[in-house]
This record gives sequence, C-alpha cells and structure tokens, in this order.
Amino acid sequence: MDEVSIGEFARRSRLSVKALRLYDERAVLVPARVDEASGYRYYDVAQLEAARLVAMLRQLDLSLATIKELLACDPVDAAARIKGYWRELESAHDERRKLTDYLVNRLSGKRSVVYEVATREIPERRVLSLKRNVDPRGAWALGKEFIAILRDRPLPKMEGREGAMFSIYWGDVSADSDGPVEWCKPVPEEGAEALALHYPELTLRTEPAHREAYVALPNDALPTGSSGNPGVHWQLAGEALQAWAAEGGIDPRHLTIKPEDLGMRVTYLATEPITSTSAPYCDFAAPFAEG
Amino acid sequence: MDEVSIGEFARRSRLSVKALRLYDERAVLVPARVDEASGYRYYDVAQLEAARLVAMLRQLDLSLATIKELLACDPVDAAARIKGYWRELESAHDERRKLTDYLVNRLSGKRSVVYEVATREIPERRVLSLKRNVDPRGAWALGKEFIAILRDRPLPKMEGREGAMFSIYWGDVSADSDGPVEWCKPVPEEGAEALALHYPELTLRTEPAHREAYVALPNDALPTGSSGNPGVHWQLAGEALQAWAAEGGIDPRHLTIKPEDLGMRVTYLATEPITSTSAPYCDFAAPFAEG
DNA sequence: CTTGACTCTCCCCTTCGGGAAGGCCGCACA
DNA sequence: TGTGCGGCCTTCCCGAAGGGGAGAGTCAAG
Repeated sequence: MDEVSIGEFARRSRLSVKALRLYDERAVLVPARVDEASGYRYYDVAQLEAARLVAMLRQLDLSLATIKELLACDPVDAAARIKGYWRELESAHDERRKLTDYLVNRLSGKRSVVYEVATREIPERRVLSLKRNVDPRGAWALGKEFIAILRDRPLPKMEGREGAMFSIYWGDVSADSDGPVEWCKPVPEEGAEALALHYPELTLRTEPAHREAYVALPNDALPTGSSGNPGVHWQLAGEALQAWAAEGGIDPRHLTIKPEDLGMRVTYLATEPITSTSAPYCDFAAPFAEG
Repeated sequence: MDEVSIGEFARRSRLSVKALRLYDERAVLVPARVDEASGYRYYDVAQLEAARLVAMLRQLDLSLATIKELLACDPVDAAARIKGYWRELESAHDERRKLTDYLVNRLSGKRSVVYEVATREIPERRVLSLKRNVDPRGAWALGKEFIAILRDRPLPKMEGREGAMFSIYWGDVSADSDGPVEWCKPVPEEGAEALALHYPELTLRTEPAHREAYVALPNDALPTGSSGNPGVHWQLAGEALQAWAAEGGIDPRHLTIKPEDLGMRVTYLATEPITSTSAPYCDFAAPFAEG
C-alpha cells in the first residue's frame, strides 16, 4: 500500500522523474522494488525522507557521489561534513566578493587599488623553514602548522621586516601541480644552530643574498577560509610585478622564478603576536637578477 | 613583435591552451591573427588584458555567452550587470546558508524548528488584488510592486490578521511553469467599490469563505534577495502541511490546491508600516475541504 | 477491449573544458 | 643527414547532472 510509482514519488519529493532514474542508476536512491517483467520502479513512501534530503543536498550543489557517501554514513558525521563543505563555500564566496568588487570598480573607471612595485636588497640570512609539496588547500594548512610550531616555543625577537615570516612558492600550486611551498622564519646568525635544536620539525638553511621586487598587498588580500587559492590580490600583484619587469628593462625571464609560475614570496609582517586569525601586513615579492 | 603563440599567451594569461582554443571557437577571445597555412593562432600582447578579464569573469562562474556580451558592451554597463549578477549570487548564497543550518541541525539530532499545523476559518471577504503570470524572479518583484502601490495611497486600517496582506500561488512557479501568482489585500466590505477606484491597477474581487490549514514561518523565511525561489522554510512548511493532511484524515487531494503544486497562500502580517525590507510575521496556508 | 496516462530504455544535447590520438611544423644535436 | 623533441593543429571521447524526445511496452479505468 505504501508503494508508489515513480511519477507519484517524483511529485511528492519534488524531484523530476529523470533525476530519480539517474539517482537509481548511480545508486544514490534505489527504488524499494523494481518489477522484474516491466522494469517499473516502485518506491516506498518511507523513502520520501531520503529523497527530500537528497533534493536539499543537491540544492547545496553537492555532487551525487558525495551525497551517496553522506547518506551511507552516520548522520552526525554527515552533519560535520556538511559543515565543512559549507565553510569551503563560504570562503569561495568571500573570494568571489573581492573579485566582484575589484571588477566593478575597475570597469566603472575607478582605479581603486594601485599596486606599486618597489625593490629591496635582502642580505644573506639564516631561516628556519618548513617545506612540503601541497595542494592549494594544503598550502594554507601548512602555514597554520608552521605558525603553531613557532608559537609554542620561545624565539628571539627580531625587529621590523628583518624578522618577518615569509613563504616561498617554489612551483605552481594548483589542482595538478603541488608546489612545493616553503614557510620561513629568519633567525639571528649567532646561535642559529643551537636554536634550531628546539625545532626538530623545521630545517635550518641559509637564504642567499638577493634583490627582490615587491608589492604591498591590501589588508583583505589573505584568503579568508581554508581554500588557500590565490585570490584576486595575489593575481593582481603577480601581474603588477610582471608588468614592472617588462617595462623596467628587466627581462621577465631573469626573475628567479617566473611570475607566471606564481613562484613568489609572500612576506607576512606580523607586528601583533602571531595568531592564526590576525591579518598582518603582507607583501608579494619576486627575486630577480639585473637584466 | 608583440605577437605571441598560444602557449606563451596561455602562460601569461594563466589560461589553459585548451580554454583559449575554446574561447576562440566561441568567439569570446579571438586571436589577433591565424596563420593560413599552419592554422597557428597568434595573439597580440594587448589582448592579455581581455584574457585576464575573461579569466576573472570565469572565476565568478559566468557563462562564456555572458562573458562575450560583457566584453562587447560598454564597461560601465558591464559593471552594472556584474553587480546585478553578484546580487543573485549573494541571495542564492543566503538561501544555501539557511538550508545548511537546517540540515546540520536536523542531522545532528537537534530538531530546531517545529512546524505546527493549525486550522482557521476564513470568512468571505473583499480583496484588492494584483495577479500575473510570473517566473520565480518575477514573483518577488510583483510583491514589491504591490506593496509600492499600497504604500502610495491611503487605505483604511484593518486590525490584526483580518487585514493582513497575502499572496496566492495558483500554480507552480518555477523555471518552466509560471504561476500565476496573486497578491491580495483585504478591504472592508462597505465602500469597497469606492475605494477600489483609487487603485486602477488592482482588481477588486471576493474571496469565498473557506477553512485553511497553516503553519507559521520563522522570521528568516522570506527570500532575502530578488531570487524569489521558495527557499527551505517554504519547502518545509509545505511538507508539514502535506504530512498533516495525510495524518489528519484529510485526503491531500481535497486540499483545494495540492501541496505539491505549491498552490499555497502566504500571509504577511505586517504590524509595522509596510516597507519592502521589513520582515513581518508570515505564515503558509492551504485551503481545504473536509474529507 | 480500448484508450489514455504512465513508464521503460536508448540516444542526443547542454557547459567548460581535460585527455589522448595522430599529424604538421621547425630546430637542435649527433 | 637522420632523428628526436617540443609546440601546435584537429578530431574524438569523457565527465557532471540532468532535459528532451523517440519508440515501445504497461497499467488501470471506462
């Protein structure tokens, strides 16, 4: 008695017949009974709850594969996963908002932000570093890990920019290419080895002296979520550096790492105690050799 | 000299070669020159700006067709259109947030909102109404139009629920089916005709007496943007009514308008002066005949 | 029994590309 | 002089999540 045809079930669940047949094929929502002879699908009305759940999850743009997993696992776990997924959506949305703001301003003729390129001399220095191959998500996680390590144990203060933490993108970080990415914290020359003993997770190495071109990033340039994708400002800063190199008589190919590879350094100058949520001064730099 | 091959152009614009070929085919971004003999595409470096714009617009999930239009029209107009598109994204995002909240609560075991169904007797009454066939977007616009008309000109006060504005969804309002939707404001029996003369845009008609089942909606149930799509709470309220009908011995088919058609009334009880942004008490009702 | 409403499968269409196959160049190296 | 490599070309196939329709079979009510 509580078996209904696909059409009836579609009406009640507000899903299309086409969708229901697809969900059957993908084993997301399988009818309670399929008539051997005719192939007709019959659903139990008790399946309506699951069907409506699927419909809602689809409205969140979750893939059928994901939905299938969610239906299979414990509801509480599912809730947690949905929450995580939502955070991703949130940060992607934030990123898009920034991009929209920039585009609307630019197209309206207001050039809101100007990326001014300057150069600076970086002397040789010792750095404690954490380097790993990561995907876009992992890049940000790596930073948080690095910060957590530094926060836990004592570190001699270094004044101003000299001691600013920075990260180096040694290669493209995207879905198919995974860096590596290195996070670095400069330490004083003397006693560096002794200091490094307190940080077995980190590597002590020497950053060679070089010149680099850089642009300061606006305050909201850091990715807000855990998405870790470059974001508008990183992109624009990269373009600014590239344009600077092209105009300034420096062959872009003489940038140590080519801008189009995002092989760039990001300097975080946190004047406040370093926390994972503070938004420090931040700039974007590329080492170069005079052309 | 400033002509570059597709690979070089791809690197500089951070678009894939594959994407560039597609954009050429779709006439979104056509190479400056195509070699007759070899078919090689050559881009002008000046096209980089357009290419980066396309890349950004794609990050906003705009379709190639839309992007093509945006590139063709005046930048200021394009900015306006992007802003409008962003508002849509924003409201869709809000809707998804509500849905996520609900789902996470439900799956975690906390039944946050309970939809209690009650019934009420509606006497025959005169209403001023505005009825039109609309798509989901238009439904909300129609409401704003209706409110604007009522706000402009004097109207005798009616106390409490009696005078509450409401809308009737006479048919499914979705991408393929367009209602119609009717917005109504009850007016006192006496002098109704005279009053109606002040509102030539509106129709005066008589709502027959009936009984209806209804559920109160939470405060955040109204669509926030101009999307006008049903939203979670409308959906849940509809399900609650359907469940009530099934359990209460009333054949769902005896609901005047079937729940699955969303043929429902939404009552807005605005105690404040009616504005387009206030969030009034709101309920969701379906007339029915005893079964 | 017939008819109309329903359902089945199968195939093609959409968007925005990714991936691979096969063929055309030019260039550098042995 | 080969020959390998890298870049480019086209063309076909693939995915996600269905929509639309054709042609054929099925169900239920009159």
